[in-house]
Amino acid sequence: MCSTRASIIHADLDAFYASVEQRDHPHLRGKPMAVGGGVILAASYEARAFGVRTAMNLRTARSLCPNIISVDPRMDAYSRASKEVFEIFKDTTPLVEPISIDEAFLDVSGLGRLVGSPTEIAVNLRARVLAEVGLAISVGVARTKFLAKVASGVCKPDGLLVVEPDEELAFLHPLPVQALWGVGPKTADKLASRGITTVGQVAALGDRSLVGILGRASGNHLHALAHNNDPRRVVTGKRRSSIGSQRALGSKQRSFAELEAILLELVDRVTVRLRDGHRVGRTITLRFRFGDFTRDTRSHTLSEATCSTAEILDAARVLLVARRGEIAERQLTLLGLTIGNLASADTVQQSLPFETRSSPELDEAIDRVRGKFGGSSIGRATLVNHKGGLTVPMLPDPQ
DNA sequence: TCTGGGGTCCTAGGACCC
DNA sequence: TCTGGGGTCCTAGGACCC
Repeated sequence: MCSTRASIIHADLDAFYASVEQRDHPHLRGKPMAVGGGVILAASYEARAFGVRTAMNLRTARSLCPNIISVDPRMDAYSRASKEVFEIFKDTTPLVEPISIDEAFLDVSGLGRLVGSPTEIAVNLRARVLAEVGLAISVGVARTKFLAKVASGVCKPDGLLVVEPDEELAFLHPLPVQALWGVGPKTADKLASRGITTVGQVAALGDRSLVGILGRASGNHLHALAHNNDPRRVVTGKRRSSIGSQRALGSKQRSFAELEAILLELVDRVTVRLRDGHRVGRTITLRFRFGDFTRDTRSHTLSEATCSTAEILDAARVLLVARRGEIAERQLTLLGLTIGNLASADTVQQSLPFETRSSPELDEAIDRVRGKFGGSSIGRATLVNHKGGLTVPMLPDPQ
């Protein structure tokens, strides 16, 4: 199932936003600097040396590093740089799995000898990104995705690390538990309270005790990773399963009318992105954060997927109004909106009650969908029997 | 470390169905 | 009529990642 040699590459741009700024503005090079206004989105390595970190607010950063220079983010520049780097990835191998704006897995196992060994490919990749885009990129090469990612993290910044199959556990086991994908502060604490601080100790622990400590999914997952057991392949063509937007409100008291206006902005931002991506969604989730930093969510699932601003706004407003009193009492500091349960708008799923098997009602339902999604592009409906109802995928006309 | 904005996956209980 | 087993969907919340 898995390749027997190290042929999965994890490529990760170093301090991405900050590096783009240093590339474009020579006076920032070699200096401690950060991207972000109130809160830091990315810090240069020079700033990190002072302890400055992502998500830290600027005031704290200044107390650690008085000379830090902050610049406003330029998202357009970052997505342009990202596109250029991903072009080089795709030129290297068709098997590219994006993880975020600055990170991807590449499977180079199928490339012939003419192109070179995985190590040679990785060396070449780093050289091209630097020469053509002007950015440093760290690359890990290993037999599994997990280990390739660990390797790129270990060799950062501007590094290359190949972990050969016979060195895997010797490399992995001395690392701290946080090196395991899925171990954050909470899980690390749970393990530390039992004296477990290294990957090797996790590996020695055994499946059952780990499941006992962390639950089934987490326990099995970490047990597998600690033995470098990671069968996941590099997958291309993945699509997002939710789209969201949020707004920090600061400490200002907002009227309910103001909140409704902010909600409309969020709905508008999200539905534009849905329509641009030809996606529709069914589950609307509102996210709240309060003055005491507690947070929670309220969600509602519609019977039909939609990308309509009006429909999503209606549903979201119901969720907001339901908490009106509470919001007034407790200081609301963040409002977020996420649309989940996404489907492609090109194959619209319309759920119908059981009684509508008869064709007039079905035709009517199809007309409704047709009207909602711009009609003429939808040509064909197929019935699928479904528990509790019928699902009608609407397929676009072949031509 | 007193907190941005964008995501993913998992769990658990309740409703409902067969 | 009662009870058990098995499954899916929805909702809310937790943890984690970049």
